[in-house]
Amino acid sequence: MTDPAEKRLPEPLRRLLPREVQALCAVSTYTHGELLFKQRQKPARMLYVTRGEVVLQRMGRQGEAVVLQRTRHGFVGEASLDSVRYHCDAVVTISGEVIAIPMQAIKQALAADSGFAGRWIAMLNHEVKRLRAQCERLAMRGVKERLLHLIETEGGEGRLPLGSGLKSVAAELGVTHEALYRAVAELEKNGRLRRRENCLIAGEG
Amino acid sequence: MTDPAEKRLPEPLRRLLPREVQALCAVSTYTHGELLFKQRQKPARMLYVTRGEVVLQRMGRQGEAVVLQRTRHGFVGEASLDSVRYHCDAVVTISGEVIAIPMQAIKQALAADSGFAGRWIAMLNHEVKRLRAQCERLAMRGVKERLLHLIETEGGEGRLPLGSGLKSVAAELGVTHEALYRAVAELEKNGRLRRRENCLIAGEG
DNA sequence: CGTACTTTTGAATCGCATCAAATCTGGTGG
DNA sequence: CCACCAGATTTGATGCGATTCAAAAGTACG
Repeated sequence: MTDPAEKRLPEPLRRLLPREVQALCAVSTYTHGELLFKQRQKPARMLYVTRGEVVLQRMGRQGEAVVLQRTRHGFVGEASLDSVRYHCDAVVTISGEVIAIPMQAIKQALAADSGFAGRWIAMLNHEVKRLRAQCERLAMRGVKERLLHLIETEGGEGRLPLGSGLKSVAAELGVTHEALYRAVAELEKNGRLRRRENCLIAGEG
Repeated sequence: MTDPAEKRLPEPLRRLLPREVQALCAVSTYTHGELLFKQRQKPARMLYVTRGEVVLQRMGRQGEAVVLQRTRHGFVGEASLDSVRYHCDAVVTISGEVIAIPMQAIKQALAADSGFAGRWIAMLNHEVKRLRAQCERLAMRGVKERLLHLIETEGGEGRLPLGSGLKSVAAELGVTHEALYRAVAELEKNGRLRRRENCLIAGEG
């Protein structure tokens, strides 16, 4: 299950992490439904998704899952670096591969390697902007508007890969899956959206 | 209007910034309605609010202002450190005082001072968590729920200072001010909320 | 083949947006 | 001090869009 291999690291991680930290990375596979960490646990490892999908979520008081982050490629819970406890759950929504990096090693490297610290800051800046975009999206009135905004901001070239279906997208948009299905149908009818190869594609035509 | 005084810096800034950067801070006052920066401008200074209120916002395509951040004490647009352009506007909603720090000085200090870099990362981590909380809030169904969540997460001891009135809070919650006024009225009637000294106070009557 | 899940459609209901208008408030100038 | 104005606050009526509940059809997988 766990495979200590620094040669198999994805390009972004190799550019981000110092060599000595890369050597400590452990690759693991996870299956749909697994919990990578739970709320209130003490963070010991930093996680990076390379395949599949991981969702960061918190349970509302009525038991509804609120999706805070949906990651198909990148860090999960990177803000927990200096946290005593996680403030949300990390659930595998599509089976895949996750790289674990010892938290302590990252902390030490950040203190010793200013170049690494700068790259880490750039990554956090990017995440802050992404979250601001999500806030902007959630403040929008209609489901159609939110969906198009999501495709614009998160999709490459107006293409948003799906994978686990529209349901997880609905949660990310803060709407019921019924409402999202209806919105997609209507946008397709108007020609403002297409579905192809498990992707949502925005644009006329 | 501008006053180069490092002795007058607030405690959090003195703890965060290295001395040589503190010396470059410039204190300015701004009045209601002023724009501290505009979308697409090149970031030259990092801004820190000490009095009053500044709102980070972006205009939707229908011209509605979407509030991304409401700051009464702290950095504004701290994620623009490595940005070529701002991705939103900063508007003064309550007249007050803002400290400006040359962006270049911060970048240099981050590269040279690993302790500073660590403190900066901690600040960004905090902002990421705050934004995740805001996303969680915006995903909630009802206005009442959202308001109580805001007071829980952002208010100290269940107290949320108002200042410029409920209208800016309404924008932050992503609802119309009418809906917010009604929600406040109903929560007060149920004893789940009180208004006192320009504050919203949660809790049983 | 059956089970679990996603997708899809339908109908009823509810909450919020919207439009409208009245009241209150603080600040300005006469 | 008072008249006046701009903005905030508050209440009301109406309509739309999303939620909710329900159920059927499609799909993946063992």
